Amino acid sequence: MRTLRLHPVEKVACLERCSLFSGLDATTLRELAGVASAEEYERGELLFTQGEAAEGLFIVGKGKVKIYRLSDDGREQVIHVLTPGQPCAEVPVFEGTRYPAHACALVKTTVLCFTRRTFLDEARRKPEILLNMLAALSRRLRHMVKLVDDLSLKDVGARVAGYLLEHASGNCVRLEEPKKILAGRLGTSPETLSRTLGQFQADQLVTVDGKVIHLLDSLGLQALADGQQ
Amino acid sequence: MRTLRLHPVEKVACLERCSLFSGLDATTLRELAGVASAEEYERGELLFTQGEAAEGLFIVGKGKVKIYRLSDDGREQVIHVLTPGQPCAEVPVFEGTRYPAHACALVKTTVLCFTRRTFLDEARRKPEILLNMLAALSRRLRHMVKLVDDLSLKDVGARVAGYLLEHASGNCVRLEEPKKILAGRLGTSPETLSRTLGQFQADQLVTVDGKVIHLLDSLGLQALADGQQ
DNA sequence: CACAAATCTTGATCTACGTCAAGAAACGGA
DNA sequence: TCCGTTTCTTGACGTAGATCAAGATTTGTG
Repeated sequence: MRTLRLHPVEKVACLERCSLFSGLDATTLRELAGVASAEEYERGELLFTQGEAAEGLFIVGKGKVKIYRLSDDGREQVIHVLTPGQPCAEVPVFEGTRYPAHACALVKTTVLCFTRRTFLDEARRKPEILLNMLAALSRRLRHMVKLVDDLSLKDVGARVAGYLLEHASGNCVRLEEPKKILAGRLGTSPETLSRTLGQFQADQLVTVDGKVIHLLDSLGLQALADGQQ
Repeated sequence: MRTLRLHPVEKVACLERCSLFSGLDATTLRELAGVASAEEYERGELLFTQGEAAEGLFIVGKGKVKIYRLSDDGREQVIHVLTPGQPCAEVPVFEGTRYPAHACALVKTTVLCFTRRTFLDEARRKPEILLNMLAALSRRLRHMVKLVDDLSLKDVGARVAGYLLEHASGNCVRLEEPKKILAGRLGTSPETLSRTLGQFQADQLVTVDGKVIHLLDSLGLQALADGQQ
């Protein structure tokens, strides 16, 4: 591991990608960036090991980090592979407990690192920061809770309609990501997404023109999104 | 609305049911209960209205609260119905913004109420409390993220196997909730859950005896949970 | 203990949607 | 402009699992 001298702007950019900090204003992000240290790990290098006291919370900036446990029989069980923007070890660091697993860089990786101490100090100095973090997490949790019950109770049509309404500006949506990715986000396949949009068009609910979708009948879409087929 | 004199133990019991505070130790819960005020609302009474500065964060103790918005054309859109244990308005309170919707008691309801001020004070006085709340939320968020991709990528068998492994003590699971509820939690129907357990039994993976399930082949279950049918 | 109510199991049916495969469009570089 | 690559659409097909319905089993109650 070596410590990097990273430009504050780069650090802020890294923080912004992480849901823990989403919604914080620019000033606050700069302050947080100021107290984070940037570190670089070589491929195969360990960030921390299971059982060690959890001192550092990491945000992946570039590269990939594998989180894994070693079972009694020596088999390695991969729990997660972290990509840029994802935080790592928040729970044990916030709790002040030990790391529950090992973390290892899969490729050359840069991360930002905060200590528990840092957050305790920030909380005393400027409590709004932690409240904002709580707000960000609560917001995201809400989102996920909604997504979970959408996935189990609603059909693809309802989810697509919901997505369109949620992302409409005026009555027009620009898809920034390829449909393959969008399909994944909605918990379906590209083919089904394509068919669903085709159906919407046939039903005069929208017009589709490449990546631009115009909403013709928002009320109809809303009815679909709410579940009355 | 009237303020209640509630026994601390009752307040603590109410906090414990809320995911925001899950994982906090008894002492901390008692401290938080100490700074929360208990309030009772009559059926139809408003807890807060859209646009009002968000002063209070509420935890539903008994009853039901409807969260809704009034659209321009006067139609009322229900966003959510809160039941005991659920928090309400965390995001705007933590952010220090305004309530984004109305909240109205559907029946006679008791709630615990915290102010933004309370949390700011706690943060200065004992920053660990907010860190623990952050940990609780992070933990729950992890859970939901996992659930979301389980729901879209894994079949019911894998989810049931995962659930059993996760809740096993020794190699035995006691189901505390009726299967109907459990099925919902796993994103499936009671019938399918029943059939799945039946299949597991036929495959010598478990034995089912009423609410008690014994795991015979944890490795087999693990393989299923990991997705290799 | 009997009777009602709820919960659980099992079978039969139906459908939404994932998957495979093959064209059609759009994109991007030389 | 042409050609390779990726993205998108459309069709045909199979299947996991929801739903409906009818017993079986457990649970609670007077």
